[in-house]
Amino acid sequence: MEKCDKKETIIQAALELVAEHGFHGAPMAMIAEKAGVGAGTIYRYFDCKDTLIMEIYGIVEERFVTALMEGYPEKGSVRERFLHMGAVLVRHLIAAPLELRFVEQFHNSPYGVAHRREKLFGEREKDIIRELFDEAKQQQIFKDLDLPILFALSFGPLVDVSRDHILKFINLTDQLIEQTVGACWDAVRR
Amino acid sequence: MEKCDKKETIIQAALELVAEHGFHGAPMAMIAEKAGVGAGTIYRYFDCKDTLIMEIYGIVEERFVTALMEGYPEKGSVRERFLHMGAVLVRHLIAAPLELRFVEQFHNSPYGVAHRREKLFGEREKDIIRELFDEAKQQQIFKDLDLPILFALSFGPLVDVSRDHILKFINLTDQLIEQTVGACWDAVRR
Amino acid sequence: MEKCDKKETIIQAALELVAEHGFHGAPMAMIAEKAGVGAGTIYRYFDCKDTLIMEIYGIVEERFVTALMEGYPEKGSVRERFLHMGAVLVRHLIAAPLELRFVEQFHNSPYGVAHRREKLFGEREKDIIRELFDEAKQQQIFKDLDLPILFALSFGPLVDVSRDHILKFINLTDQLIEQTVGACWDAVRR
Amino acid sequence: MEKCDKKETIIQAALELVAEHGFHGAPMAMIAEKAGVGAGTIYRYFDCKDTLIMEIYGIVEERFVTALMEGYPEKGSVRERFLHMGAVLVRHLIAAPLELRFVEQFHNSPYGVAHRREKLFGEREKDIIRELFDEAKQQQIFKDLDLPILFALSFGPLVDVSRDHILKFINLTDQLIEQTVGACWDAVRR
DNA sequence: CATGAATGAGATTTCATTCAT
DNA sequence: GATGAATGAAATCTCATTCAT
Repeated sequence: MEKCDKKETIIQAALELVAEHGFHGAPMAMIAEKAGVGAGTIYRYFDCKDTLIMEIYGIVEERFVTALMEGYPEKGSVRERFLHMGAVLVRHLIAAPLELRFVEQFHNSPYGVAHRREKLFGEREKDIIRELFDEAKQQQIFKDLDLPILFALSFGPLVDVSRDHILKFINLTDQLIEQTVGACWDAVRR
Repeated sequence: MEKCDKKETIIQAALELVAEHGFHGAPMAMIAEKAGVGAGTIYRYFDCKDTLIMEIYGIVEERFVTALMEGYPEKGSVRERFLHMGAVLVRHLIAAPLELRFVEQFHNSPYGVAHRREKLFGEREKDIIRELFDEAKQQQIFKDLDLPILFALSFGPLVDVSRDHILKFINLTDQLIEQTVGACWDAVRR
Repeated sequence: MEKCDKKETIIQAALELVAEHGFHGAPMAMIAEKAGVGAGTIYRYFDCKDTLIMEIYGIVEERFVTALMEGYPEKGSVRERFLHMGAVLVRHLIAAPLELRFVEQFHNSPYGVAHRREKLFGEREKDIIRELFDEAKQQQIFKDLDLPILFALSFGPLVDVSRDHILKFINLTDQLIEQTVGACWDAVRR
Repeated sequence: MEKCDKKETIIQAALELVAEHGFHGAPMAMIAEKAGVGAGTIYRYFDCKDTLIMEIYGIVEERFVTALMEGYPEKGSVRERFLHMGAVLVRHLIAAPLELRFVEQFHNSPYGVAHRREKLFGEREKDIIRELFDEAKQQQIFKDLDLPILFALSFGPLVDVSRDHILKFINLTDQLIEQTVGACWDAVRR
């Protein structure tokens, strides 16, 4: 097993355990066992548990962005791009229930807040979502609301319905997904 | 200090600590210290930590329902009632930031999910929100979507923006609140 | 309820709880509840838990001696008195299973040993059992063994079989009791 | 120090503390300190305190059986074997005072009773003692009494005198031991 | 590099005892 | 006298982290 593989294994084990049992239910020893490595080995790859969690979050987020980019209609209208992004988001969350659960755990931890703050106001390179929203505001397609509010209107419901689907409270079909994303569009569009 | 006061004090201390530092950051000893009581005293009022958390959730939920009812225009149109409820919700969440943070912690715990499941499908007396939504669906004012999806479109964003306000990512004025709730209305209405 | 009654009630409650659940399973609060008194009340009658236990032991022992004296054939032969005493002992232990269990708990506690030491060598007035055994040794009816050994041969088995009866490992009939006591007589007699 | 040594050390420390101060007087922290290990280390070897106690009991019992077998005259008469077994029993108990005290503590705990029940009625392979007693009953050498009663007559006194010796109430010489075991023989033989 | 036994601080919970009412 | 709420020391057990092998 190569070095990279070992790190991957640890991350996957931690992701699953945190998603399934929460932070409480994912002690380092259990992560190590599930990953099939020694407990001390984890510390060769991560400074401490917090670092491990943070890094997993980063990876999950990246996979997430990658997913969003697949088939992204860069030349399409704002509406086309919005609908595409929303549908892809829901499909990704549903396809990766562990990652959704993990992200929710993460957001309610102290560093979750810090991370969100940095994301909203930090000096990060503009990502594709920001670009779309900025453009939509500039062209007065979107309502004149702060970015966080527009984000909330767009993605808040999508995350919620994805979780409800995973928990089997509802059953999201493709049609239902489109209708829901359409409703979000109604919320933000002028 | 009276008996009732002491229980209240404990609840308040736990609420604050959980809201601020998460479940991890609220050990019983710290709750006791913050409440100014002995560690064992908590166990006169609550069987165990879980019970304490659950009871606090119940109280917070109740306060919440009470707040929603204040000035509720029972005779108003569906739209009027929806807008009122949304605005009141946001104002309440903003006015009780600790409770919002607490509820978010709670929802991502094992009993949080169980609680949500019971609420959606359980035989609880129909609450006022369900009534409003059922009526709106029946009259074909709302889109023809499952109840959980309509809930998500209505309240998901409101909770999100409230949190962003508390974290000072945005500053919600009365006007902004109304605009945001209006956007949610756009999302659910046919 | 009179003062004396209250003390009695406490003692009975403690006796039952200790017998049934051991010292571990008999906290003061539980004793108080079972006795129907306040937790603090116990301390009006007993200095501390140890004192309570000791006093109960004294009472049980006394009841026990009283039982031994019932129908005691003072004028009978050593053998007659021995057999009577043994049979009465077993019947008493069987009739008062709580007391037997209590005594066994007691004997394995630190003060149990101290108590036994004092009993064997202390300056206590000679009790009826000592008298019988001393007489039997003097008349060379018993084997020439130390008193503790003769005690062990006489009563050790009787306590054991009584416990086995209580635990339903065996079923002691009158005949069986007599046979067993007879066997103990065979052990000690010359 | 090797792995095996560490477990041994913990067992020895627990054995001594329980024997000396009872279950009450042997908290895990004290056991750890006496064993010279960290408090958490104990839990690498034993699931919980109960497991630790049970395992110690098993070890003590095994040593005990081993001791009984030393020099056992398999070809001897029932009487020879009985006398040998009794004497060896007493010598072993005296030589291992901690183990005797421990066993007595154990027997008066909830699992102690369960263990005894299983031993008397369970489907365990017949041990050497059962064999001897069954043979003696079949050949009508022993009185016609239930097995538990014969056990009580045989071993009850021996355990008692051993404890008295350890507590220095008496001083058991070889001759005294033989006489006492002889008295037990008188009790059970027809 | 990898391991996993060892650690000990810290978490939850219990309970003998006190003391204001 | 009687009460029982309050206490806090102490018990059991967990787990992030280290370090000798």
